[in-house]
Amino acid sequence: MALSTQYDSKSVENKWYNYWMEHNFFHSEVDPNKEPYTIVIPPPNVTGVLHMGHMLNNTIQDVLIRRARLRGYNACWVPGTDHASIATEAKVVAKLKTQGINKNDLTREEFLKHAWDWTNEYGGVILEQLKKLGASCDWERTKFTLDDELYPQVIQTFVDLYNKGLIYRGYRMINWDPEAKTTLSDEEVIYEEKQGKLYYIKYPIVDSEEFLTVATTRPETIFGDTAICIHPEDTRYTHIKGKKVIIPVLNREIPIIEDEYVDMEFGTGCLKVTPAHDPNDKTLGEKHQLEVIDIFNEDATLNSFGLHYEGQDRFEVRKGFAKELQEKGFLIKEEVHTHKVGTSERTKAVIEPRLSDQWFLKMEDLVKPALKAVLETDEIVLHPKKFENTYRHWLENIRDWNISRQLWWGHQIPAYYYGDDKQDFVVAKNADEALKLAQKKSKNSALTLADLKQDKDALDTWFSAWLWPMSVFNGITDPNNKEFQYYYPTNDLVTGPDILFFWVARMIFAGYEYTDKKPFKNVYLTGLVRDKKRRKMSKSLGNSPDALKLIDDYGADGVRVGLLLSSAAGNDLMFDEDLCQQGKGFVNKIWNAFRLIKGWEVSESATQPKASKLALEWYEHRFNEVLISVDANFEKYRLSDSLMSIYKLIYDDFCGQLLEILKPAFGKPIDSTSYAQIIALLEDNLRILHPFVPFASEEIWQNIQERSPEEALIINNYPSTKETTPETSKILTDFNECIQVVTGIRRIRQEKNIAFKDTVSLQLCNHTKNSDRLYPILTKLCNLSKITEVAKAIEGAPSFRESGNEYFIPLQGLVNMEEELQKLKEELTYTEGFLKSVTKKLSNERFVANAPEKVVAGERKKLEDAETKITTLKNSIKALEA
RNA sequence: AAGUAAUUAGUUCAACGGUAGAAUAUUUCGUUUACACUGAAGAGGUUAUUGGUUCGAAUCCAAUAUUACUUACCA
Repeated sequence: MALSTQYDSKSVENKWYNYWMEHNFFHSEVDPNKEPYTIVIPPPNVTGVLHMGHMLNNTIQDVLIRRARLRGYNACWVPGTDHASIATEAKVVAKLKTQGINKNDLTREEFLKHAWDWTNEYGGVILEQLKKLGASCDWERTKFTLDDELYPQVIQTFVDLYNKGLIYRGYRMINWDPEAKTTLSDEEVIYEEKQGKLYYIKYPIVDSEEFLTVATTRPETIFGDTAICIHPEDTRYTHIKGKKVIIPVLNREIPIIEDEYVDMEFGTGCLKVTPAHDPNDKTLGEKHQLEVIDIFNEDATLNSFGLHYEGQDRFEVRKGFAKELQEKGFLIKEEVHTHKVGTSERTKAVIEPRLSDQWFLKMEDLVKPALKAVLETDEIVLHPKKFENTYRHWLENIRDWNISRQLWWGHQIPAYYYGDDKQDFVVAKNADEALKLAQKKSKNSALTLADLKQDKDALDTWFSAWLWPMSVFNGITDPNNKEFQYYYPTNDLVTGPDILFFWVARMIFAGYEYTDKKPFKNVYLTGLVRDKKRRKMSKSLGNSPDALKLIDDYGADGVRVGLLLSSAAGNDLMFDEDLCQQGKGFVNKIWNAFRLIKGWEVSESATQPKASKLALEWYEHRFNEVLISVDANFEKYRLSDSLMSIYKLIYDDFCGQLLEILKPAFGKPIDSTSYAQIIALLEDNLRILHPFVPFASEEIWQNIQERSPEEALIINNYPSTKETTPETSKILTDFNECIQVVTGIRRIRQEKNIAFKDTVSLQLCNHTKNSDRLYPILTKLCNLSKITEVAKAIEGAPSFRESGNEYFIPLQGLVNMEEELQKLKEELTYTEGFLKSVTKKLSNERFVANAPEKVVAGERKKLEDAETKITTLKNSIKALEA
């Protein structure tokens, strides 16, 4: 059957993916005789869909895992999804709303039922999409952060850390998301520059005609004011120290306090203090023992402290109250003011700082081994290293982690309350254990299960994700199990730098806390995928191409190559579909190279041409040379460079040179020796290409000859490098010279407009070496009638020099002499200029004295060459003019 | 506001202090024998700007500009 001139990714990709799955090639089992190579996937949100970031990230992981598999490691890539509590819960709430169901009307159990229904319907779609990309995950190991195996491990971690005294319950100022009605960790708050207003408000001073003016961006919080603060050294306000002011409209008296915290330069130098709604005001309030008045409901509407604004949203109140103040003469002016406003990462709602009882994890001690491992001992290496600084900065300034969320979709906090006092609670793995503890703690043996109330809150999603490399192997609940002992620590973690703190750093804490071991050796931080305008690709901007459509258009292999060609670790990727086009073109090129070889008729009797033998020998060494650099780049996680070397090896060396030399004359067969060798070399190409281009490489591999499943490329082996010797590098330089000469001849042919069908002859002057290697290849590639060696230069004939030899192509009057003369003169001028600059350099005594000998020798050589060239050019000009 | 990095061909990126290179796009000329995704060849650059160190700077130092990220936060 004739093979198509176009590689057809669509028909090929599913076929081989199914084949690999059928034969269980992705699956890994504990095998003490093999070294493990483990990667755990950064679990995508269970309800998510594949976007460009996932594609990049998972392509990199697949390249690493496939290469490890070929190199004989027991490669294990563990896939899974994350329950993403806040994101998923928000989606479920929104969906219920469209059905007219309000979350607040449901019980926890009813709501969770809806959430599970949703998860079962949409969950795992993204994993199916990863299959399209070619991801060779061990799907039998697929995990979900909320499933029965992982849930108890999260709970046990909480209990353990509580018992160690690292988890505590505290009344603190936290980040409140009024839309999701939950707290958020500091990392989940995104500060955005927003334009607001600065309102200047008059506060009348008690027993005085005077008033203070306070500048605020949040007039609606005035209901919670409990003081006005001035700087103790502010001379503008010396005379009113110790007095009180009246809050406008509310007519409540509050004290004027002094604190150095106040910035005299900002606004009027007077700060209104609202301890319930600002972290700094809270600190001030504690210091000066101020009353704390919480004026907001959960959804950031005003509560009864808001008087006639009760029930209105904070932003409406801001407008309405400003208007009222103005009407009553208390508002002096409004200024436009840009400032940063904290918003929820998930819901985008403006964060309301709020005081509440929450669970916290102490970070101070957990952080220490994580700092050491990355910054001192290099037990864990970040690629690229530049992220170490950000990592250090964050860890050194870390605050306690708020781990409770007022959500239902997640791991319910295993704290059980049994009494009315805040301290009447115990922490335990389950209710039965909790009961025993509670009876003991309360000294009341009459307590029953019915008296226990479990904490309603769920844990932060990252509190389960940070255990991921351990929990997927049951390492928390059963640390001695064989799998955990074998696969952990894992090798590589591939993820975006945006979750360096959310996730990567925390996994490192957890790893050391639980196992005294690092969770992984290398962290490969990909760049963000951006569009041509350098904007981050995101759903809201609508600038992210449809991942599956890309695969459809360019093939998974094409997209993989496109993504990897230009994405060094840590560098953002400016995505352009042209890259995928290039990837697709590359795959097609290999396909056609295969088609060419496959189409050759093989003859047992034909003898191997000298040129073929030389070229095959050369390619073997060239391949080895490239493989050495590919391996070195992999060591440094420079995947793009690895791929580019392979790209050029196949495009230029294999297709451009080797196949052109081997190609038999039209209608003639190829000798069987060359054929066997070219097939072997093609197979080696496919082996190193497979991690990047899994589908097409397997397709070609299987088309070369019939293979049993055990012979599939995916589980074949990786070529090993050979040592280079002076002999091998001589072969490489000699061939390189051939190519230079070929290029020289072609250039002259083109410059002189000599049609390809016309043969030319070649004359070599001062010939010293190499005819054995040179002549067969020149004859094959350059359509030469004859090659002659001459002792003396042929004046006037076009020429070039290569490795000490001079090459001439006599043209027998086919050339326009005047144009020729012009060109030669231009070249002479240029070379003389070049000579001048080199001479200048060499006459600089300080250069000759200080520069290394090698460099000076190089310059001398240049000088010499330029002088020779000038002589030759002058002679040629003379000959033409004559 | 501070910290970190980046700034090189139209574009995406390379380049131990020693003549700035690839890939791609573009241009020209080819192709009856794998490759509407083929072959060959040219063109392209004051390496963001200004100083400094050095015999010599894209590279090291300082400042400036722009961009991105991270952290912090001003009422």
